[in-house]
Amino acid sequence: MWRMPKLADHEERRALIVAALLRIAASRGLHAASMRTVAAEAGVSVSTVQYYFGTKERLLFAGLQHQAEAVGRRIEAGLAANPGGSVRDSLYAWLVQLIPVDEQQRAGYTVFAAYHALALTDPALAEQSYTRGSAELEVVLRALLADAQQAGELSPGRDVGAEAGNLLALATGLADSVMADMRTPEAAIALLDYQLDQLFVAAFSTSPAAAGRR
Amino acid sequence: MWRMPKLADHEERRALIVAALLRIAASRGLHAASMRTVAAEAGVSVSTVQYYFGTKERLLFAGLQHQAEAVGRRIEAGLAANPGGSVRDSLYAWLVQLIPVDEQQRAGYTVFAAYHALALTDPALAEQSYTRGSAELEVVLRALLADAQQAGELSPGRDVGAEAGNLLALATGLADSVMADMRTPEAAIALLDYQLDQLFVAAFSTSPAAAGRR
DNA sequence: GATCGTACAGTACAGTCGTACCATCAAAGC
DNA sequence: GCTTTGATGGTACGACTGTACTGTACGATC
Repeated sequence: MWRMPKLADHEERRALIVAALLRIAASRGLHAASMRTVAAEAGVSVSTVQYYFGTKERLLFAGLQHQAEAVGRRIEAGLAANPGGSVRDSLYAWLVQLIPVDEQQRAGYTVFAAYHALALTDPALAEQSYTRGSAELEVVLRALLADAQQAGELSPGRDVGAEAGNLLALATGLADSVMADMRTPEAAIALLDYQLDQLFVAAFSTSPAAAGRR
Repeated sequence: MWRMPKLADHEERRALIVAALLRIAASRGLHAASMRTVAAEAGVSVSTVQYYFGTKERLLFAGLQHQAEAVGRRIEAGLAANPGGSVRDSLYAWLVQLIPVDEQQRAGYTVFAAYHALALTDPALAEQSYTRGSAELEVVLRALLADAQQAGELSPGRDVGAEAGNLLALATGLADSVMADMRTPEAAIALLDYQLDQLFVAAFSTSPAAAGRR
């Protein structure tokens, strides 16, 4: 079996179409994303979308995967941007990535909410969804908190497992409130900061960056 | 202008149809709720649905209103069921209502998530949605916490405004995690309880009920 | 008892949906 | 140069969508 003639970059074409799908889902809703509207948005024909994804279900699936990977990359970038800081700063950098601060992140969250709602009644989509991703996040969070506790940075009497779960749930809930225009992203981040203050002892002296944030 | 001949109870007929809509939305998704499927589920003709709601948009709107009122009643009932308890117990009774513990509450949350996702791209729906409702919840929460602080029940150095916002966001996030099957309702409630323990001083002695819960 | 408006059922229509099918054009391999 | 195959456009089909329209029982009013 020899090499297939490579006339088009499949990866690139698929990315082009998925990007069009996500643009439509973010602006007009996932229900407005039909084969025809996605094809038009991507500037290709419906047949091309069919060619690269076969069925609409697989297209939607690819869109969800793309979205999940984007969120994962964002979290990693947030962590990497703050390599030498304290545990508290790492946590802060982490959790802040979950709050939608600009229009792009809002768009991502909109798409995510649509998939989330869909997954609640579609078993096939629920399998994939973000359940596993969020569970992994919590494990990493717990490890970070355990480190901090061993270093004596945490307030006394704290359960790292419970705190990890609550921090993640808090960030999720705050992100929701920002999406619902209940508060500004800045207000949500301030609340996150406040909660971390309660969790860490002597938070005001950990780093100049943390102090400047308040 | 005299009385209209009242052959059918409009309120009852509308409730019948809305209930059918919500059943479909909870089991098969809001996207599966068409004029025809709703009519069939309600056991009436499409014309009847048209007669009582005119357009599908108004039907969906009525469904959202019904859902919002149901949540409001649930919260009120949770508060009323615990009249003589401490502030902490009231808070607990309050927030626990936001966690979906049975299949009915799960169904309600599923419908809510679908509307929530829809509202993010539909300005007309966003107007209504739960933004205002949640904001009201937060105001009541803050008042409760302010009472507790004046009575010296809160841990020192707490900002009641921030705590109110964070408690509501935490409950929302925990509810989400339960819906995503990340944890059981009982685990979510335990986390809520843990957070209240951190917030209130000497939580172990406030009431036998609070102690028994742990 | 004639009339009128309510409360439905049935149906028709224009549009959109996902998908299957066919044609075509260009590039790769012989 | 011919054949093969990847990549794409165009189109057609059956199902479904929301809604408008028509018909028609039945209870209330006169």
